[in-house]
Amino acid sequence: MAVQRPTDTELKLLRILWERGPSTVREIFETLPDGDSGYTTVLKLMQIMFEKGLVTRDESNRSHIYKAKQKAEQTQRSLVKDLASRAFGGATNKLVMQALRSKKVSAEELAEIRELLDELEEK
Amino acid sequence: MAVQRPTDTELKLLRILWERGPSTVREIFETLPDGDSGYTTVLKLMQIMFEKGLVTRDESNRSHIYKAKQKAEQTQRSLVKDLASRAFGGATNKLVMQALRSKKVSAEELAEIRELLDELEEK
DNA sequence: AGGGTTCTACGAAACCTTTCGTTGACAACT
DNA sequence: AGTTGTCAACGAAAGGTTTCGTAGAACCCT
Repeated sequence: MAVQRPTDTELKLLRILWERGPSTVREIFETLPDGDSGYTTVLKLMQIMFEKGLVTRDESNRSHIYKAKQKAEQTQRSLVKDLASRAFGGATNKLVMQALRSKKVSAEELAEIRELLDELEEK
Repeated sequence: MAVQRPTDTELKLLRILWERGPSTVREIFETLPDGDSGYTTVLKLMQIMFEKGLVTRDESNRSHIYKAKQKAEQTQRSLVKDLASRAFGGATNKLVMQALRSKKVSAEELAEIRELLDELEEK
């Protein structure tokens, strides 16, 4: 079973794992905004994500400790690739340009992007 | 009822509308790769998209003519914005950088992006 | 040991998406 | 006029996601 696209809710939980590092269900639950999801809902979601292979877990303690299987960058890159193919017919540059137009990007950020462009151009 | 994110299948059909312009269900159906979806499935999807407000339709002929409500660029921009917020916490520049790293972009495309950066910087 | 707390696991409900079979209306053809 | 083909509409089924109640095991505190 290959790696797949996380659902919106799954992504929400993955982001917590990326930020916090390995965490128990309780910790994840408490990181969520109030009223977002009940405790057992979060638990169930983590179990499903475990079954799907989106996360691993350490069961040596009673409170299992969940860990994202992929680093943020890997998943983010897959998601971007996926959107590029679904919405832009694979034209990544089009996606980049829409992204740049979609929101104000600061001068520093623009500079950072330029640097990356330089780097890419060298190859 | 505000505009919302199209599902994967809906996006597939929207892309056909963007490319072909206003089309009947039959035309859309025939544009799809063989065996992708049956005719009635496409019809139902178009009806649902109409109810959701993703498309409009002209009912003056027996074969209704469907039209995308938003232009490709508008929807694409929403989708990019949405992904930026869901996967990158709103950091559009991070998204741009992952996109650039996710796939080889040609020299010409890089140049085009540079132009856009110049343009954005002026403001 | 007993009582309250916290954990996992399970299963069912509610909801959404995608699928397509069937029906009845309209059209086109003969 | 009758037959054949095409259309929209409807509804139900199948599959996936998200929700949470409930139950039972493990833990903690006195």
